Amino acid sequence: MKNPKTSTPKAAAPPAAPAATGGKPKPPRTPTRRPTQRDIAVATGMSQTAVSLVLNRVEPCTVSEDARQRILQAAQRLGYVPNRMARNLQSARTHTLACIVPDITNPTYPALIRGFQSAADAAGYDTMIFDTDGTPERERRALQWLAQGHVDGVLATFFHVDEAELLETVRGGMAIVQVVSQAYKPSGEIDKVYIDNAAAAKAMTQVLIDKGHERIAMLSCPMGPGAERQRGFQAAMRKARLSPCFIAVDDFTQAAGARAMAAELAGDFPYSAVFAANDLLAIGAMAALRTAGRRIPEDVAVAGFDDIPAAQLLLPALTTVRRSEQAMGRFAADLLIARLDGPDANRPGRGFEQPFQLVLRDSA
Amino acid sequence: MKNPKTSTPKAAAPPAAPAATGGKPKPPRTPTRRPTQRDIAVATGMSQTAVSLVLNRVEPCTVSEDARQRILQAAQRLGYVPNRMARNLQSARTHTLACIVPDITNPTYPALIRGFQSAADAAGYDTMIFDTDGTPERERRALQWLAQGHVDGVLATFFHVDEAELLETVRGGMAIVQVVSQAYKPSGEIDKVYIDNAAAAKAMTQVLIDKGHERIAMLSCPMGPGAERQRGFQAAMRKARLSPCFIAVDDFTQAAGARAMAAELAGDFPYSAVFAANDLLAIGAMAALRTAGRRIPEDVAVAGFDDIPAAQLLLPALTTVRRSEQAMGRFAADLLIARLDGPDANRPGRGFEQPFQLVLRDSA
DNA sequence: CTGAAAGCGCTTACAG
DNA sequence: CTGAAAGCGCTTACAG
Repeated sequence: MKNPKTSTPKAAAPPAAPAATGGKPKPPRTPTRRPTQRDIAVATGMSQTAVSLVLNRVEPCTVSEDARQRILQAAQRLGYVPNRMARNLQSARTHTLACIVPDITNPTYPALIRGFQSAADAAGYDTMIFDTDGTPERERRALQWLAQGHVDGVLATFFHVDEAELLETVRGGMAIVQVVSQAYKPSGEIDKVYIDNAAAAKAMTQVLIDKGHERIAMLSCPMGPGAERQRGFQAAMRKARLSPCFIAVDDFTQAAGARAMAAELAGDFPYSAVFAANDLLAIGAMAALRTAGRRIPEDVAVAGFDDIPAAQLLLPALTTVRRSEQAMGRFAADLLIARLDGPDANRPGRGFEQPFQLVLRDSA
Repeated sequence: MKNPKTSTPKAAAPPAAPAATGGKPKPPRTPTRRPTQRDIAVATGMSQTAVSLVLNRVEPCTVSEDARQRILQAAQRLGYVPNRMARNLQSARTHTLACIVPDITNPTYPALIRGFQSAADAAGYDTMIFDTDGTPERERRALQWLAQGHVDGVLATFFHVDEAELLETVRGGMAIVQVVSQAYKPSGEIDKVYIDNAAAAKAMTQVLIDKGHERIAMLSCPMGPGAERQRGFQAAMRKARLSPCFIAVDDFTQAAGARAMAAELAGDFPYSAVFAANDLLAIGAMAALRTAGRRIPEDVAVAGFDDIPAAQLLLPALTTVRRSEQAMGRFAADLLIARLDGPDANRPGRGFEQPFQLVLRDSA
């Protein structure tokens, strides 16, 4: 929270700075080398090959039952855990998927990640989460990171990196699904999941127009899905012969929304409705409106986009666009897994449109 | 959101089920083998050793300037990116840290992760995030995962796994920092970061008592930090000669809070104040109270714990306990990095207490 | 049924 | 200044 004005914090703070307590210099943790297959081989008198075969349950099992048991017991006794780095190097597979998102503190992404991770888990894949901050620099770091071979597949939501750059950097057999903002033409290279952001924004704008609003401003940023949402807004406004206005923000956060709205409210503010490009912006806008003494929705109606959990908790509850991020995450993970584990049945380059719904509450 | 009662969703859903568009069967993506150091060696006529030396900028550089340039150019031209798996295997270092949390959709954890990741990034470490769901099964999966050597260090928030089990599973040189709920006695093995949950809960309870409340219920679950918070609540109540009552929940989510409160409200509900063990529970409780027609705070006061972003957006805004999760994440990451990169100057087993503050708003 | 051997791509002594 | 060699821990043909 960067908006202390609306809160009434009262410090009752105990120990201020973190201070160490205790810490008698014990001997360092047993630097016991992790047992390897070789250790098990030595312990059982079998070859390391046999150990590998048994531990990986290679079918048909060509190792005698007696030997199998001895090996399994030794593995148990020594606390053997396979070294994934070695396995990864050898097999050129990491059994790990990545989920690249712009901002983990925007509640819409944890939902996506949850869905992704649950499907990945079920298929035996670990999940790595990479937060790009929505900046070009960090998106390119994510790209570099992908190129290093940490994962077998990735679900990526980029604001700045495009398909060409993605393909150029991540050569080789990585499975990719991209979250995009509109129905791209099939590229033959990368699977896409998306909702029709322009259509959703257009529909929401139409709702505002139908309620009689004529001076509507969109609070937005042309990054990421913002561009398409602006397009939809413009289309609806033009169709109704109204002039679309924009209040620019530099980020999709609550703070950015509050800042931009406060600046706008300081001047002449002719709008009867504000359509924010996402819920965090809408929440920031609502805070600024309230600070400026405007009633919602009587003086100014507000609509958002995403339906994050907080949207329905606000007073007035926020009118917004819902999509099922969790389902989308699960869907994308399943797509990746099918490509990696499947009989290569599916070819990339497809587009998968996901549904959205308008959620009409009290703020508009 | 699992609480459709308070919302007014209205479907305007376009294409229902995800349907594939396009996808002409192009030739599969160039399965170009990623170039290796060996490829660069062959291309330049140098040895693979020399390539490794140059690319890793080993000081002092024992390779002639001319050779260096040729190697660097070839690397550039071929698009060489080091294979991290190979490097990891060889060096037994992954340059990756893990952040294990119970629930990424609880906004308090993304804040922790953000702080952690920013510090890790700055030091050149990647971050893996593991969501345990707060269940014993998935916490043990996290443990297994740690044992496989994916990371050099970890910040772990466990509800069920204790220090002994952690140490037993994760042998060898992994750096560990645990988020715990109270000042453990220094163990000589694992660094701990914590706030004094009991003191915080006691202070918040005292605030409620000072406001004249006598029948106060704590909405809680004895898992994780819940136990300590209950302890603090009990201490304050006992000290005031009031009897502490509990409303049990099975999870730290909004849905669980709403469910438990609704059940309680269906019967005789003698409480004038509810202290929820975290903000999500408090938000759920507020929804249930509102549904039951109780005014907040006039009929029932509500207090929470965490100060998640939504807390100050509610009406009435939520009285709660704030801690700086972001600072804590950053602090923990720095601790790990110091242990991994540092001159081994610090010994584990220390405890680092973090501050908290009471944030008094309108809900109590 | 079993083991010796090659190799995944890299780092790091070590010998010229 | 440079390269041959060993080895990280594993998987997987291949030969007995």
